[in-house]
Amino acid sequence: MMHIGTARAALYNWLYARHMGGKFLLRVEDTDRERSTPEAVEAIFEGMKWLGLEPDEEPVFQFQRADLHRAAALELLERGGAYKCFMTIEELAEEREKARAEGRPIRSPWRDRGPDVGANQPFVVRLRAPLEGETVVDDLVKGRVAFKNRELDDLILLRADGSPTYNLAVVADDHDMGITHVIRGDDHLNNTARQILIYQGLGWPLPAFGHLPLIHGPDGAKLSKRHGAQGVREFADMGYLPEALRNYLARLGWGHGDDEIFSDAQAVEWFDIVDVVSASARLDWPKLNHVNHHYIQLANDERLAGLTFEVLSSRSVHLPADFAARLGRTIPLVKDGAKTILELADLVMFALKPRPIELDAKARGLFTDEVKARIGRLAEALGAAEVWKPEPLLAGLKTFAETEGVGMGKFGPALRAILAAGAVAPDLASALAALGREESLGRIEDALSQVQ
RNA sequence: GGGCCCUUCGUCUAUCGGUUAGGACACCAGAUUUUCAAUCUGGGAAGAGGGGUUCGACUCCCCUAGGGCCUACCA
Repeated sequence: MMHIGTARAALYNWLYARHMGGKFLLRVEDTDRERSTPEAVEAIFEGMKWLGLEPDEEPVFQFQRADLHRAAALELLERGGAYKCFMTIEELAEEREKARAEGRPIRSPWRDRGPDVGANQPFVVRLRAPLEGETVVDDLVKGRVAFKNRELDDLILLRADGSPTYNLAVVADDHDMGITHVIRGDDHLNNTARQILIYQGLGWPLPAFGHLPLIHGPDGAKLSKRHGAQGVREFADMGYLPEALRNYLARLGWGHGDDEIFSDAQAVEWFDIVDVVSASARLDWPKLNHVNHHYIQLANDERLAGLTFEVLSSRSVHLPADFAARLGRTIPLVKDGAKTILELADLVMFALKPRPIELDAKARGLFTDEVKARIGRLAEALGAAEVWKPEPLLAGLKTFAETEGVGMGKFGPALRAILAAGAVAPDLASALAALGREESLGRIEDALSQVQ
């Protein structure tokens, strides 16, 4: 799954790279062989592709570079910036408990012993963090953040089996890949101080860092499943458009004056990492809906038809043979009421109902003798309509009401029940236009035959 | 426990020492009306608390409170 916070971090990286005329690179940090399954990796690629954030170069897989990471650790060992720690798992657990009780980072007793002590036992390679002074992260988002070195622990670089850990791998890869800007979630801010120590120990130049605040759920708590969605895939399934999510995400934690709706080009032009808000933001569904509504209005109708078709298929809705034509006629007339593609699918249902349509008890109740007669006369009037389009149809309905000497309330509800066929329908003129002359008159016929 | 980050309307944000603290979403009211939306008009709504610095603080500093992150041989 690609978390929405990850998606926003990717978006900001993408925007910044474009803004600066640089490159947007993707690296899959798959050093945890248990968690990094092919499916998980594929989900990342899919999420990025759907969001429209494809990297400028082939993705790099961290695990494949393990030898290089190991070499970096050995180099650091040689330079004295790291040491072999022979603590057993049990000893470590004990030390961890003690350290926590004393409110200090873990200190390995092997830190200051000779390099070959215990040479025949398994060992990990630990960073030798300095005990004095401080390490400063000049963060593009948070500003200057200082850590006392004595608060930084000797993190493990190489596990007992010789495999590199994340913190080592990230530094080595960022260096090798020529990464100039590391823009990531602020859950890494603490790691960064320790990573800087690795850069320094190896004599490598530091990239610029920018730590983005996390995205929380509407209640302020960490975003989780109970908030509705946390992965980009889920947003897609909920009927959000990628361009809408890009706009919303860009705006969540960053702003450019009063601009709310903007194009990718504008975002690229305006975006600067130093303008990113340093506080965490809450996901707000109503606002996302609003932005999505906007982009649905802008979207090409054929594309909307395709997306709507996917939703209808996933719902196993039985579709008439001419569904494509029906969707094509209906979508432009109802999309102004849709905040998501899921809603669009709901709004389009009335036009897909097969004939003969069936009136339920409530609908039948609308048909008094008077209304029956009036609907009959309406069918005649409609049959004579010259142009079957929303505006003239609306005019025709009004003229009919005048001719009858009544308000539209005297036949509107009944006509609505007929055209909607048990689903939700738009305004009557649009509903008639979407259904077409033949279908509309046919449904009226179906209805009248049921209430005789 | 320790380290670090954060704190302007309900939410996202603007402000970068001097504003009637602006906008958007949401909300409320009205208009429209054949349902529900959409749309249009109007309205209410904010600087966590306490100290400083300053002629003047939302803005700078300190403390408190409240959130969050890290504290793995996870990433």
